[in-house]
Amino acid sequence: MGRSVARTTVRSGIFRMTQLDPIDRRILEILVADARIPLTELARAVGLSKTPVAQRLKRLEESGIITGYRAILSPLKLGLTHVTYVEISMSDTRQKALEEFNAAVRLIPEVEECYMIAGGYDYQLKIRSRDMAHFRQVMAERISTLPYITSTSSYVAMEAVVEQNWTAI
Amino acid sequence: MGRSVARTTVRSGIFRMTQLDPIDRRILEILVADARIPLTELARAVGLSKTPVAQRLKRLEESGIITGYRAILSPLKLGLTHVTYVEISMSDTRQKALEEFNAAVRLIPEVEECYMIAGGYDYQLKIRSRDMAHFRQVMAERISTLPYITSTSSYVAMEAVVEQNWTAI
DNA sequence: CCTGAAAAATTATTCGC
DNA sequence: GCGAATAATTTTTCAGG
Repeated sequence: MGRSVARTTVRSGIFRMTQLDPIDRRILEILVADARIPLTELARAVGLSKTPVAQRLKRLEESGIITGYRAILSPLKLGLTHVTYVEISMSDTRQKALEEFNAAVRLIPEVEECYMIAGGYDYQLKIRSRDMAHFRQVMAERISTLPYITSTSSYVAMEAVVEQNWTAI
Repeated sequence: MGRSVARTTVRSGIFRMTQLDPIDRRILEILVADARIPLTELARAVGLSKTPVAQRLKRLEESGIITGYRAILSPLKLGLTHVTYVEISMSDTRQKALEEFNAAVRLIPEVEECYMIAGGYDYQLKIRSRDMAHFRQVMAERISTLPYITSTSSYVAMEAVVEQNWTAI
């Protein structure tokens, strides 16, 4: 079969910051760029035979370094290019309130990212939507009704300069 | 073969916001959760035979909706859990300056995300690093030397509540 | 811990309906 | 779009260094 999707270019230089075995690191770099590469090709690319590469791969998966394999989609083609960051301040930052908030946030499909932040506000959400109208709807119906919110500030993204995607929680 | 990686759970409700054919949407949902599912299984999951599913898949790939397939890694296991958002203000926001800045940002592996923002500041960067020391090094050596910067503010993430990953530029 | 080749299993493609 | 037959690819195993 000739795979009809080009290998995604991934800026994987970050892996150099890691204390992995160099061959494991190379395996990860290749797999992050092309999750469907056959073992045969992968082995050739790292300069070993299939047996040790299969072992290494299995170890990387079972140790949880590789958490899965995903298709990567084009937001442009899906009509989901509108990105907004929402900063949220909380009225209650005790553990129970935060956990309640976290659980509620995780139910909103438009939330692509949510971090608790140290500093001026409490949470930062990245919202992906079709357009401004869709974003406003998400804000009105899902975000502003989250528990313990006191205020929000929204910042609309005008251009995506870098969007990297190889991490999982 | 028993694949030893569990299918990643992906909150793919966002695809409902899309005007795709329901079967194509289902195919995407499955592939975003498990890029390595065999055609046979995929066909069974969507309730069609292999032939039409192979055609649909090819169409989704060739139309650019699916841009690639990636392994997803654990930042925790890699020791890359330190996330910081950096807001940047620019001294020059003319097109040429912005393009120069964009090109320079794309060379920094620790930059996981970079958007041009409408509002109080000009860019927001998401930096992934090993720890605070590593982050400070990135700031000192890579970020603060970017062209046309006037000021930066950094916000450290204390907890990852949602990290979604299915998009590509 | 790695090699190389044989064997086994799985997966994709084709084609008539 | 279906299903079976065919073809191709891929993974696993194993003897040997």
